[in-house]
Amino acid sequence: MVKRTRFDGESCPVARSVDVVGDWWSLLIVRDAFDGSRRFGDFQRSLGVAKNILSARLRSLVDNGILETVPAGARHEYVLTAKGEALFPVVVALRQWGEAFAFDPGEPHSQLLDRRDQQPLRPLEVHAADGRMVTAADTEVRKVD
Amino acid sequence: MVKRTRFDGESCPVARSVDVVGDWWSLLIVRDAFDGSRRFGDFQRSLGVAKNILSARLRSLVDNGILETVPAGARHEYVLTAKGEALFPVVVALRQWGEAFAFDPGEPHSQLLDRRDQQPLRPLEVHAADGRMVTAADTEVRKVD
DNA sequence: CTCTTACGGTAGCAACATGCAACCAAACAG
DNA sequence: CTGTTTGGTTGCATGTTGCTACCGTAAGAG
Repeated sequence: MVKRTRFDGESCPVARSVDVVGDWWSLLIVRDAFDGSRRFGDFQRSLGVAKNILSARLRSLVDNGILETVPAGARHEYVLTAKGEALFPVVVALRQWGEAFAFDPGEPHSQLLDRRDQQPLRPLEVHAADGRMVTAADTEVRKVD
Repeated sequence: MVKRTRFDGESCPVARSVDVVGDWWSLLIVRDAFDGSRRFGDFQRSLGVAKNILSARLRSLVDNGILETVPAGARHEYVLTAKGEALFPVVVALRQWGEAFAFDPGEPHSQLLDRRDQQPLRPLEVHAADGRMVTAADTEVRKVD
């Protein structure tokens, strides 16, 4: 048996998160959900993903409590749970990193705007408990036994 | 030809980011790099990943400018570039989400601490350009043609 | 100088995951 | 009743992952 390595027993929260949303499609599905997609067809058109893959990913996201199905007329829709909504900073972080490093200068890309003033968001900052801004070098991991 | 779908031509920065670091191992390698791993063996012991996989992932991260190899004695080491360091908010976001949603209450997990006061970091917040805190519902994506 | 060990990989499979296309049932549309 | 859209499932070919074995180099042990 050579199944994909799972990280759901790891003590590192990053590993557990990656275990759930670390595949190619899940975070893009969540992104589309933030952007208003609710129906199977919405996701499929937006992503261009094969239907069996989408089906499996939606099921996995529902199983993991990130999406839930709600009845909508005769069909049902997929909507973010609180757990799914909480992925917003993850998606924003990926978006801002992509904007900064994955496009050539001047290359057009979609933007995430504040509805109120139609301006891009402020870049994410990591702060210590006392409010100081910190970089990776200012932090350390305390491992747990 | 049924290769893995690539997102490197997408106009969405999230998709481009996922294209680079959206597999199971890459972000964990980056996490370990933040945590001080530099040698092939460091990563291998920490992750328990097969050597061929690690080799391929390190090569991919180097190709994508996230890690670079620097000579160190007879061998070389892998260190984060500026582009790699910029993934810090992504890793922090995943970590905080994992802490909040991927552990049972009371279940122990590793923690990321500020070196200065040994306290956990403040949860990430998404802010608009004017400093207002925003949620997903306060934002919208402007697509580009 | 020779033997052993650790390091940093590569090579060869077997099993699993992905992607395409075909198919199918339930709702609508007419 | 018939055609079309929606929301999937199933089969199959290929790609990717993971395990294990192997290999070349360098550093110590004797």
